[in-house]
Amino acid sequence: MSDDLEAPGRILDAAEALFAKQGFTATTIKQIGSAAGLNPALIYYYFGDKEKLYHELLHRTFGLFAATAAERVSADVPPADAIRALIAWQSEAMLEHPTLPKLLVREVLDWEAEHAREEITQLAAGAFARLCGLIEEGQKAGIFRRDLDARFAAISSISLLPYFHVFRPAAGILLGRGTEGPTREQAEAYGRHAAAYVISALEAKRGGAPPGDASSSDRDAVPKD
Amino acid sequence: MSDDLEAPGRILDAAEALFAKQGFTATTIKQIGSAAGLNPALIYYYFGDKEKLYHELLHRTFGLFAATAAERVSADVPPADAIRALIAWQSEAMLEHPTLPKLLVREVLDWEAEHAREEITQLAAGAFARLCGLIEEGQKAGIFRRDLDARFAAISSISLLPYFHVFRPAAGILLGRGTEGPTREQAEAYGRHAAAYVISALEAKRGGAPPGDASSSDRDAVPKD
DNA sequence: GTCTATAGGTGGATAGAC
DNA sequence: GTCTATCCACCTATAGAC
Repeated sequence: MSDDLEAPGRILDAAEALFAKQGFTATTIKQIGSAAGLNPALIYYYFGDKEKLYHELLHRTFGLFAATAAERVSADVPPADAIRALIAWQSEAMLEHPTLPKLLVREVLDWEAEHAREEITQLAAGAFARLCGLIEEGQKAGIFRRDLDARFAAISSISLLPYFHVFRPAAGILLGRGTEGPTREQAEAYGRHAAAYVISALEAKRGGAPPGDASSSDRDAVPKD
Repeated sequence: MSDDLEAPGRILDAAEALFAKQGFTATTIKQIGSAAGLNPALIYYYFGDKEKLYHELLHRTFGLFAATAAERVSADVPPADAIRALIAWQSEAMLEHPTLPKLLVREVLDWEAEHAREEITQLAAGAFARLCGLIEEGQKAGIFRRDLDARFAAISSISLLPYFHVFRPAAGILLGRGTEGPTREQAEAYGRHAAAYVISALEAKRGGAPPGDASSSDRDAVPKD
């Protein structure tokens, strides 16, 4: 990351890399200071304490992500194209910014998303709501199958890439490489695959499914609260 | 978990809950001893040190999981039914055993799957290989679309449930509940949804896709090493 | 096998000089 | 704003009594 920055920015950059790699508890203030090339005491001067630093980091990272995601879900193109573009963007974003999925998963595991509540709510109201809208639009137009709950389908569709990027070491083993994980080429290919997979899941089968075929399409819905 | 067990079993049970909830570093030997109702020093007596305890825990948990998974991918039924059953089993397993996806994700993030290498390799050779075989079988039979890479499709198909269960707090926000996450009913409904979603993704569109329609089906493949 | 006591080390955080 | 010194709490691990 950028080296010629003011202290707070350098601290945030160093913290981002370390928190993503090691997690909150395993990362020490001294490590962050050393990675930032700064005296660890400065962290207290600028951020108060370790948890406030962590919180501000998430605010910066996820806030930017939620905003960009919302912009990226365009409503001016057919639903299938918009969704394909969204997945492609996810793939790019995670290749360029590998700490993002890791920070997100760690935050959810360690704090039940408490520090990211605001940004996830923002995401829910923005990009996620629009994605649900796109799916419903496609369902009404008859190009998407109607037996999938739109919100569940939206969750499934945005799951694939974060999971793959978090699981890279395990995916590496499954794909017959070491724990090094898939190559960058494989990760890019997976991004293209995911877009095709998601669209295939959503698309209505041409000719339509036989009405009473309960075995091949489980009707599901989000139970009301 | 069971209370009338010998010391090592009780320690493993307590460690499983705590490592899943808090992670390796944030969990202390004293917490484990206290949760097990035993003197913390016994952990050293039975397991040597904290990391060995952790390693043995993963060995127990993932070993059992990999073995059961392999059994569960039956080859005697049509591919679509076998895959539906696999997803349904994943859903059940994670509802009954919520620590499993958390331990897996934490292990991958914290140690790059180092402590679970053996079991993941076992999974790759067993359940995962069979799942790939099922997908290829369906592709040859013409019921699954051929433009998806079988290994990528297998990864995508088994991704949905672990992701959902790890992300429960965030999914709760997206589904309009608090950080408490989805209800059990919603989680069960998601399991049914995931099976339908996966089958829909894999199934060939009736009537077949137009040959030159590159926009709607990105041809993808795992690049060779 | 189980428990107490404690050594040895490290981490978060602050006081205060410059 | 930056750095040094340091306090205190707590954690892993062991020694050794019972």
